[in-house]
Amino acid sequence: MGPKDKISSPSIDECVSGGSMGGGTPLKKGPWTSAEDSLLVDYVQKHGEGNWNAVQKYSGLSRCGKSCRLRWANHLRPNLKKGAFTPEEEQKIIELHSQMGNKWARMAAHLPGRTDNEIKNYWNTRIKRRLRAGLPLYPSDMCLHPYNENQPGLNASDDFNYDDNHSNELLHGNSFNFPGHMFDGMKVSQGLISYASPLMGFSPGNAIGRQGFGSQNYNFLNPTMNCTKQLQESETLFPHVQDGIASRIPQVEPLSVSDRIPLKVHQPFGFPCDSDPCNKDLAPYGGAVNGSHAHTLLNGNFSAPRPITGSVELELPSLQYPDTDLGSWSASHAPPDPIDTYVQSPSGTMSLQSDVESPRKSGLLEALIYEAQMLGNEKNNLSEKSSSSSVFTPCEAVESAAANICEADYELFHDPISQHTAPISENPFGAAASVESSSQLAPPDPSSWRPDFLLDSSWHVGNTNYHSMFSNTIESLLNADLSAEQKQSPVGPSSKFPKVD
DNA sequence: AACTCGGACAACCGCATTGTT
DNA sequence: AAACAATGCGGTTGTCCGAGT
Repeated sequence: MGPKDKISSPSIDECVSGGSMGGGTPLKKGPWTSAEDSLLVDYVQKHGEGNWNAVQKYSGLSRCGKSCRLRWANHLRPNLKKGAFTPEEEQKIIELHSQMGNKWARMAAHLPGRTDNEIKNYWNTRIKRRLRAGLPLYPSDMCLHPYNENQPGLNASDDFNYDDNHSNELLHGNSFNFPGHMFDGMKVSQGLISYASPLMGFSPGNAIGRQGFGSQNYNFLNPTMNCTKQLQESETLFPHVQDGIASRIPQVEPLSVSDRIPLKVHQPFGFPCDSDPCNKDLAPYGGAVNGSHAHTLLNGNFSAPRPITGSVELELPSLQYPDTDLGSWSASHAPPDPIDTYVQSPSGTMSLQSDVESPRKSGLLEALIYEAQMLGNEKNNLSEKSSSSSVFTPCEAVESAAANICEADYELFHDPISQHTAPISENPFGAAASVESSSQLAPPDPSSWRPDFLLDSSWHVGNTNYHSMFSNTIESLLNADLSAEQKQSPVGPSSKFPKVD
């Protein structure tokens, strides 16, 4: 570990400002040695935890207080569990993350002996693994944590706050529950954008998440986040869109709350319709943006739906969950395999790369664009060869795209590693089967169905670059899906899927 | 055997929050 | 109230190691 064994530069090390450089002793960085550990343990035994900046003074350690605290908290303090997470712990992490998002410290509080860093590392690794495999993150039977649409004081830091205040609010009415499997059919399509549920409004702002894949942590949206704030953020990223993005896009008639809450309707996509508590928050912005994917795409964090056991149920904030609650919930809802039995979930709603401010940050957006360009080229070639693609209706296009997604899902379901165990009825390619239930809702204007209605010319709003970018991307993807499907299946999307026994 | 890749892990960094003076 | 320090937190990076090729 030579390279990291270095002496920190006092000028850049924040620890310096913590006062540990008073004596002029350069602070060591990099891995800790056992000798240093001993010194730190001795210090804590003598002086207790805290006052970390005094460690250097009293123990002779050439480490900044911050580093000491971290070392102690993550490695030296007693009662730390070492070793791999148990399946139970993994399950709990998943559950907690579905409720809290990337609140590692809070999650750690629910996992005695585990550190936030451990959990974070585990999660990030898992995210990477699952995304690489195109798998969703959460079990299908998690649905959104209750959300209080009337929470007045949410602010930017209230990503998902379990403050007492909010706890109270959560306990009192206006808490929504979301139907399970509401994200069924959504697909983390190899890093491509997700397709909006046909019944869901899909605003440009939604499509432009805050972090998305830009972060290594794949910070998905937390649906409980104040949607106004989310919208504001997205609008911040798109200043030209500030004059009401929601009003500029085709609107889906908002369902009444009573209509929406218990609804679980599979879309032609296989997306169950969900209620979206964010809608009301978006009202000031010119209209409702329906659909879970609105909030899924809005900001960086992400939470999964939680199981619904009734049309509406009130739930405690996670910190008020007794472990037994979680455990029972887990036992009754979670698939046996904490990791590998996930079916489609909100994670499938891949937020479109959102690093508008620094599009180069992750490179994923570029990759997406590049792929889109390639697909576009391919599309052009294909369109020259086959004129039939031009007769596709928008709905067909969507359906086809969905079918393509589902096809990928089918592959995932047959992934010998993932070993999905979800019932077929929950699988994402219940698209055809879901037509029946989808008929319960009058289909909105097909133009609203189209995920690519982002291409609507009304959404220029001055930002032609991004409009063009997204338009090309989405269009290319959709058309590529069409083309691919046409090549593969002359008889229709659904026929592509082998029967699942 | 050499190489690549991905997972696991440790540690750092920067910012936010909280406490103290 | 303001400034500063201490602490906490989340994101990111770097390294090691084992598996696969």
